[in-house]
Amino acid sequence: MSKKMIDEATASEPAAPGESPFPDAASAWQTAKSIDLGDIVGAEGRVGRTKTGELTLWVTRFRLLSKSLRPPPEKWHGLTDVEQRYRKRYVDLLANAESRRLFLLRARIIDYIRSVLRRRGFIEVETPVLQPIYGGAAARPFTTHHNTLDTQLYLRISPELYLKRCLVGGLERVYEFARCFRNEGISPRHNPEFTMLELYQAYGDYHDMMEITEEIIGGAARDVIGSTKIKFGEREIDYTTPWPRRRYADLFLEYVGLAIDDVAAIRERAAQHFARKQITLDPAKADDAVVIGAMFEHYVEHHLVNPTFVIDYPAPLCPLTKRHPTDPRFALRFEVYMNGMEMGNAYSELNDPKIQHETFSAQLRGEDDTMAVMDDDFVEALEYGMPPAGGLGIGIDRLCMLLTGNESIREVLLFPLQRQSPSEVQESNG
RNA sequence: GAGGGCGUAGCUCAGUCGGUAGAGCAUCGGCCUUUUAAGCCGUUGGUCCUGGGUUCGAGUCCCAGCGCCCUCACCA
Repeated sequence: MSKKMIDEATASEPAAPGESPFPDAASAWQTAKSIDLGDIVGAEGRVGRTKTGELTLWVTRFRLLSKSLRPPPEKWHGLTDVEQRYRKRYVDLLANAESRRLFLLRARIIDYIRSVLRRRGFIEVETPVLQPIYGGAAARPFTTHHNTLDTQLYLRISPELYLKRCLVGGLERVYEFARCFRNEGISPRHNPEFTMLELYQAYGDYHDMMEITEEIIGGAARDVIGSTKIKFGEREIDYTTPWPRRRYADLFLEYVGLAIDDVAAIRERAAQHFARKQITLDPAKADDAVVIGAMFEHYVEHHLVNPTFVIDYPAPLCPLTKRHPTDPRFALRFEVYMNGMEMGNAYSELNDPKIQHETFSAQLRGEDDTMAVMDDDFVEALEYGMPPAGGLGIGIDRLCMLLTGNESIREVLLFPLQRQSPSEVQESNG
């Protein structure tokens, strides 16, 4: 009955058996027998050993603190049904020590990141989740409505444009663990709501962001998980820093086999390959950069298993990024990939209001969603003068997946979104 | 959204060729009196995901729906 307490009790000096709070043995056992598995009890007594040598608690005072009305899952197998583990996470946590350990690790990873940023002089801020204009990423938003203001609002797809407003205001090193919402498909790597760390450093650039990325992720592997080599599925990923910096165009040439400026050949190749796959993009109707981006995603990304910085993206794909000073076809942006998955995204931030106004106005053909939704107030903010800055975003859920070896994002979310079960539908309609 | 797999007791799972719904653990009742999931004996427990169909007869076969998982697409 009190196994849990005994497990967690700190062993002290052994006590002699035989001390009892109960008038007689019969009433003691009667009380003990009324306790069910799952009840929470408080007990005091001496830690000791039984005659067979097992650690035990010789109880002198005993009280029922909470009654369990439902039987817990079987002790040996625990709760293994995936759907039940997600829907009834409290039962999963109760029954499976591994599940509790995982969320403890997640908390430690986040603590670790905060400690890195605190050491570097960043302050944590909170910016709006409800936004009148959504931006900072290319995704479909959730739409909602405020009754009193009678206005349409969006759940943020990114905190970027607000964090940069903080830079304008002189908060020179800011970060936010931003819950973001994207009205897109659900997959083992995508949940409609997810947590993104975004940070901005005035007078920094994307090279500084690479250093911070290495410190955050490489350091979390080393200090929280305890190793810079971590298994993920069949693979082992090596987080030892520094990580390679590879130019986008070079990787494109290496894995697609075509020079990035050979647009005619790329379009021909894209037409062949996308026709056979179930890809919605029609290369004939898309801008060059969109076709190149799609080819990169399908032919390069999955090769990037160990942490790799992909640097210098085609400029049209980067409406919020500074152009390369010597070659304006490219932007000072990197994405960091691990296990073929995008884990982070960073720029030397565009701070020229005129260029920002232009990139907001330019609509790329072939993209379902655009990063470039005109935000006049943001442009006005830039007109006050935003310091040159490096900005970085890291997908916290995905980072937790990789560091803890979980292949589904739902495993690292306490309460992943599930469709309403039939009983829930009945209740909410009734 | 498309394709594939799965759904049986509170939990973990069997269920043959279509022929009375099963086990272990949990519950409950005894016995025992200190266990590293599980002491012994006994007992209870079912919308076989839902709804149709085929059949003398469906957990099993067929159709539709719901939910979960995987792959693909949008996306990070």
